[in-house]
Amino acid sequence: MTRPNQAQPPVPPSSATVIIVDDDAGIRASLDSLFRSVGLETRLFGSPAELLGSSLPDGPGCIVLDVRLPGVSGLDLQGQLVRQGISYPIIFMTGHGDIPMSVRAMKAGAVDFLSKPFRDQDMLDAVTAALERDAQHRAEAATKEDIRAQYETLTAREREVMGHVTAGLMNKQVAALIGLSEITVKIHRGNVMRKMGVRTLADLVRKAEALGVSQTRGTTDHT
Amino acid sequence: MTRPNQAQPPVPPSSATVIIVDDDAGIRASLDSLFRSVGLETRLFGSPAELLGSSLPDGPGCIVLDVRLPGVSGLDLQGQLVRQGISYPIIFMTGHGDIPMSVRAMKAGAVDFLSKPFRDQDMLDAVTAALERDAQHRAEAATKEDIRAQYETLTAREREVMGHVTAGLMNKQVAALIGLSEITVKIHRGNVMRKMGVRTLADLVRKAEALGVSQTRGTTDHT
DNA sequence: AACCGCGTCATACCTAGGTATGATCGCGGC
DNA sequence: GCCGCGATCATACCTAGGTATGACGCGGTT
Repeated sequence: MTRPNQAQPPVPPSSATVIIVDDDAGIRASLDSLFRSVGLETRLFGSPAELLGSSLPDGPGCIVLDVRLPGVSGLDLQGQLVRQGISYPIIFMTGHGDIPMSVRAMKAGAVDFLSKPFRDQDMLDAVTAALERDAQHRAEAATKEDIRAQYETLTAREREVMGHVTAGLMNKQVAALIGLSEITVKIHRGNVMRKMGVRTLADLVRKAEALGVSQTRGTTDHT
Repeated sequence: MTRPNQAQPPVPPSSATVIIVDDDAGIRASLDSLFRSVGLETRLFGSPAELLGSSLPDGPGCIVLDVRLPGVSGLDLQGQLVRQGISYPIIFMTGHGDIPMSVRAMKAGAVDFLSKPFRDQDMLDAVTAALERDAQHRAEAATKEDIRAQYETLTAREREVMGHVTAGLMNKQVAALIGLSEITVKIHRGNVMRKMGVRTLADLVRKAEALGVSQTRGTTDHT
């Protein structure tokens, strides 16, 4: 089970890491210098393979990536990282890009797409936007992970009951539905409330929504 | 009050409208022909001003727009349409575009950005994607509008009670909080349930979430 | 003036929810 | 074989929710 992480203080932007992937050592060096000058950590890689083979930091950060790279294209790397569960926001750079390439990257969720040469300030603005997006994403993921960790402490029966209860069924309906006595459903329900860390049905419903749980039949509207 | 629209049958894609804005009559004609050949309605405009001055259909559709246009730039038009509450997905075309222009358009939410000349199939694919996005958006908006229409039938007191109830407060707590007797709160609560078209608290909580209502204090976690 | 909608509250009655105590059963692990 | 846990259920007791009936006051409309 994961430790609850909702108590973590917001990480100051200065501790974020920018992952730089470019086959040109000169570019790597100048980006490294640029980012360090504003207090950001950096990790340098000459190829996608290096990046994939290394253990990445799990703190806040983003990736600055050349589209045209030895071995894998930057756009392909984007897909591979997603498959590996790495979801840093990506900023693309290119020396010889075209419009379809930039559009494809943006459709795939890139934060920005800069043509070389670019102004330092444009790159810094893009990184700032990327780190903001990452922070947002991390906050949401942390909240959701806490809820999921609680959900995983539930037994199968408790989850079943939780689904029906958050769908709006009464205890007796749940009991009839899964062939139990009402008192047993009440016990499971009480366990669910305790394990999910909520005291009211309203809060339980919200957590269930966040999890995508709850057998939502159309119980609404009785005009 | 708005009519509930959740009972409307799903509109077949053939009845969608493509709004074409281009200053070149030849382009307009060929796009018109292309879209009509696949069963789409079209509306043709030679300039942004024409588009803004005309009454647009309110059915499903999307906009195909040249970036470089007399008067207003296509990118500016995008912003103006949003301000007018028109939110059709936009596909940009350009004869002399560059990467920053395409990136800016995509960041602003464009569905695609095609360089002229483009293949018919690419345009049709883009329009298909745009219409799908529009359909999704319309479905969500319709659902939310129904809920909002119900919410607007509530009196001020009823909304107040609804906020506290969906936050998880007990009737007696709500009563103490706003200086009423518990029985009065129960009556308001009953009215809320009836007017919001729900029979269970779970459903009410979900509708409140959709509305962004509910005074969510942290009632959770009592480890 | 009469009426209506809204808000307020009381009494009464019933249903639903919640918890504690205690008990039985089955399963997997030590 | 014993233990613990989960699941099951009963009894008992209390609180919370929901609705019906009836009543009163207030402000705006007809």
